[in-house]
Amino acid sequence: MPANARPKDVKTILEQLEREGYNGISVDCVIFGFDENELKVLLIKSDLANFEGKWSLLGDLIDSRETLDGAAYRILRERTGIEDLYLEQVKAFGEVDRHPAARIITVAYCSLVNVQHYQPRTHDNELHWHTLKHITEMAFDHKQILDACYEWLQKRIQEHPLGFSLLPRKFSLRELQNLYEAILGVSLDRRNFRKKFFSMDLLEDTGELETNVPHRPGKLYHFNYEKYRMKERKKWFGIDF
Amino acid sequence: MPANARPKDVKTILEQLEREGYNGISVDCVIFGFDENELKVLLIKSDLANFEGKWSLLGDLIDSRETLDGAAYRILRERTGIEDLYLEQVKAFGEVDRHPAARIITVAYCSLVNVQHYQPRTHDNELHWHTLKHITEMAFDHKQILDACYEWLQKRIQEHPLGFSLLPRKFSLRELQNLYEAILGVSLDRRNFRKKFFSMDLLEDTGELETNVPHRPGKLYHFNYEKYRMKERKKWFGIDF
DNA sequence: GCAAAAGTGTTGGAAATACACCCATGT
DNA sequence: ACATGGGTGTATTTCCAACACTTTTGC
Repeated sequence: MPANARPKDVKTILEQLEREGYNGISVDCVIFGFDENELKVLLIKSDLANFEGKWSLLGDLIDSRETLDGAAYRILRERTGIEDLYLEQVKAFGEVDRHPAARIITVAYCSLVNVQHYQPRTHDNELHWHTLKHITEMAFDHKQILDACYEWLQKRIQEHPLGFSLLPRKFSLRELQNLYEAILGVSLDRRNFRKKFFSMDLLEDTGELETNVPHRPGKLYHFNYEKYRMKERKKWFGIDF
Repeated sequence: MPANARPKDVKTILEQLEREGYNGISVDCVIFGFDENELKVLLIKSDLANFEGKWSLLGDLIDSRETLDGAAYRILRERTGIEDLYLEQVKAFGEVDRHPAARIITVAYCSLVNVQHYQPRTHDNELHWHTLKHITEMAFDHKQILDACYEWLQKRIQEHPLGFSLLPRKFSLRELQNLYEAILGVSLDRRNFRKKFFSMDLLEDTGELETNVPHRPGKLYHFNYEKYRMKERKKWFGIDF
């Protein structure tokens, strides 16, 4: 066993931080929305000279007195005013040169919002909903972070009921299916899709119908989170790779 | 939109780091092993006065010139000498008071090693393989980190072929099943288990047999990672929660 | 020859897939 | 009346779960 195996004591830690320099830590939020049957991401124009004109995720350095989750919520609140949303940590990114200002490690969070709840002014060219599949280049390593969060979302949405955060509280099954098709990039059989969701027994018929559609209006449902929590039995067991 | 919505420029970032203090960043490794049909974790005795006698994960502050992944590999190398292992990032932990010395955020990594490759001396009371289910209390928030990594492992092992890293290169199906049973905490039907693995067509018969067993010896297999990579077709699509 | 684990197939039920027609509404 | 998407059922296939006996080896 090498010599330096034991954990460091407080003094050693502080000395090392003093000597070798601290690292900066930031949180970056990938904010997904769903509109016009497309998956969108909320991006902000970068100020940094290195990335002039490029778009970046919403992020900020964390304060020493807030938790990581706390910082993520703060960023969303400060920049969009949105309070009620789904938010989850995805991954930390720590390439040495990922930020031009300093060595800054970032923790990526994924959040899902209903675009109705936050619409930047149309003339606001700093903060904007971008169609995911049109995004090619971004500031920093943000494209890489975005890709990781998108993959995370694709997987996650098949195993947990996140998708509803992207829809209005009342939605038609068509809207729900469009959402899944947009996120997964596949097309699904309508009858089997309905069967699947109805068999879960988590959608509640609101008794209302779509309005202003040029065809037979669909029923509107809402997702019963309460019932879901009750049911959240582990679904052991299935090795499959 | 609030006033401070735009991303900060380099100068502002450096000023903020200067003014509010940097944060420390560490990496902690949860090193799982498998021995005597039990899942084990490699822990080290904590030096810190606050946690005297408690056990902790293997971790260290990261250096400003290494990546997160790099730091994780370094820690494993420095403390155990193990080079060849499975390692993956699990989650960042950022409670404000999680470390008594300073505000230190940590990124947890999960790694899987074959215990044959690293056996601390029996009289070494600083570094030790602990049976997972006997661990109750730990230093820092390490119990919480360990729990998160264990849950991650349970899920991950059902979807990806990690388990083999915990076994000798050549193993019997019984060993493999014991491993899954230990990690998942369930007991499995032997015939279905075999069928499952053989149908994946990723195990190769080495032609060898177990030795020194007081019963009919089983065949030894090894896992063909190469074949797995080839096959790694996406298995779309299954909404299920 | 006995103890102990290896090895092996079949069957029934559940879930996933594929697929086509009638219905309600707006224009 | 017609265009558009809403709503529904069935047959087929695939996957999973349950289950018992014979074989090989060490002692």
